[in-house]
Amino acid sequence: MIKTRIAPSPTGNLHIGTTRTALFNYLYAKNQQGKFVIRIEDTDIARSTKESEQDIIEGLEWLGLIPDEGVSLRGELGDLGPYRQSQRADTYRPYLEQLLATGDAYWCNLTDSELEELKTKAEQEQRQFVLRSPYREQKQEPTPQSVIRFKVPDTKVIFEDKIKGKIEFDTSLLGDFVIAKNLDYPLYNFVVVVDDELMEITHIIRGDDHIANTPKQILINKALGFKNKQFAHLPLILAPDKSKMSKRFGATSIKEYREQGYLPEAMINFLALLGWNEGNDREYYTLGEIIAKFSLKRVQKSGAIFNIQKLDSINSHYIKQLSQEKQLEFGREYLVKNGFDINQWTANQLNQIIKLEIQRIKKFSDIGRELDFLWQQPEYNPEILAYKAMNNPQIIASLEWSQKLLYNIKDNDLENIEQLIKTAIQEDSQQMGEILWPLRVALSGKEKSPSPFEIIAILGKDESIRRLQSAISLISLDK
RNA sequence: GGCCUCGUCGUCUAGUCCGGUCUAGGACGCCAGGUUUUCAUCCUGGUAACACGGGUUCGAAUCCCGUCGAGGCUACCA
Repeated sequence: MIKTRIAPSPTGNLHIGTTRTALFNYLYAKNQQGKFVIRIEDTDIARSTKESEQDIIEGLEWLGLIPDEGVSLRGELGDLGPYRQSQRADTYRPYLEQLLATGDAYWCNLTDSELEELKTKAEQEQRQFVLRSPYREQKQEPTPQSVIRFKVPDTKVIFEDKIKGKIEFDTSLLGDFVIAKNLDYPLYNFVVVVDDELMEITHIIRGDDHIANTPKQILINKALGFKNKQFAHLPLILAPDKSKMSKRFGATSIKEYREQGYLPEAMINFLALLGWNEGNDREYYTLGEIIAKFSLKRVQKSGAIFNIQKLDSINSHYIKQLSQEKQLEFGREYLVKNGFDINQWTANQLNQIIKLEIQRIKKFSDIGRELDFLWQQPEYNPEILAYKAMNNPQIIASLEWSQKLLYNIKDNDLENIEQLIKTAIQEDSQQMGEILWPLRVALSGKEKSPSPFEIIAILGKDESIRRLQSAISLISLDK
């Protein structure tokens, strides 16, 4: 049974990079009919917070990345827990003692200044500094300052990365590293190995930035007599300047994207295609479809720049795919978030407004941005009322024509307003542009706006006529 | 500095393993045109890349060597 895991440390909101790693772990596990585990790596008590943990699991589940085991919104799942490292302190100690007993690890009493001395000496002798502590061969009583170091053997660590291929390290370049501050305070590289074994993780899929940790973990894993693990290192997601994604880039947390009205299906689709593809030109996939097609062999080796325009494009695609009920639900939610008082509109008007916006927004937080004219009588330069070379008398005639037409329609004709107006234009041998442009501008006060039909349907007959009247007065004054 | 990884349009990528079908394909962006009263949507077209230098070969984006470039790691963080 294949088992993968995502092991975030709760020191901030769910990051886009962590999310992508989680996604690929999830995809691989599900594709292989295996299990996906969420483990919280909160050994660094000073920096870990409960809020971050909550944000991380909420974000992951929002995207549909629901764990088979580990920390979830419904509590802990699975019987190999606890799945928070802070609650596993007792678990690690025996393994630490084991390594101490076999001599694969040792208490090191080197002080900071002694360590510095060794480094300086190496520098003076112009050789690469690799720590081989003088305490590595002695068994001794720990002092309060001593730490537990791993005794790195002289060997070559070779592993077959499922994405990058064969990777080789010479451990003579690797210093004896600290695996625990003391028996009760083990550190990352050590706890990861123990947890992965105990939780029966078979495949470790993580970011590129962990490649350098891999030989350390393989060494510990071997010293402990654990089963071999498979590794796969994902390329990093980069900011537009090819650096690591940071706050400088803009939104790096999933929460921010969620709040801006990006859809989970769009995020999943986008993130999956950032570094993976099926081998053809297909662009749109549901989570289930990606699972079915996923393979680590088709994961890219090089880093990918996070391109927000592509995300926007995918998101607008999914917004249009949404059921009408969902569109209305999100539309209402975000209109309120954007500060609009939606109670001033009837349900029907609201639906019209949202329908109108669905075609133009990239994300729901864009909704209503250009719709200020619906809420108030627009102020505008009357010159823009002219379609092409129309003069003022022509404009007034056009507006009056429209006004007269509106007077004569019934309220329940509003739904067919486009048809009604277009037919009237034809029957009366009017020009489309000469009627529609002034009409639209009179209603919206803008050179660019939705169609007059849509605006009339929202504003209603009376308000539309009123705005036409005010446009006529404006032109008359203009003379 | 050392170690590791990577290098196809501006960006995400197909093609690289098994050299010819690649005058390098798709998508996003951008530009132009069409539909439309305008904007948006939609449709059509265009723009633009094999990092560089050697070698192997009849033939190289694809194989080999080197150079250059980019990123990661180099903690008693994870």
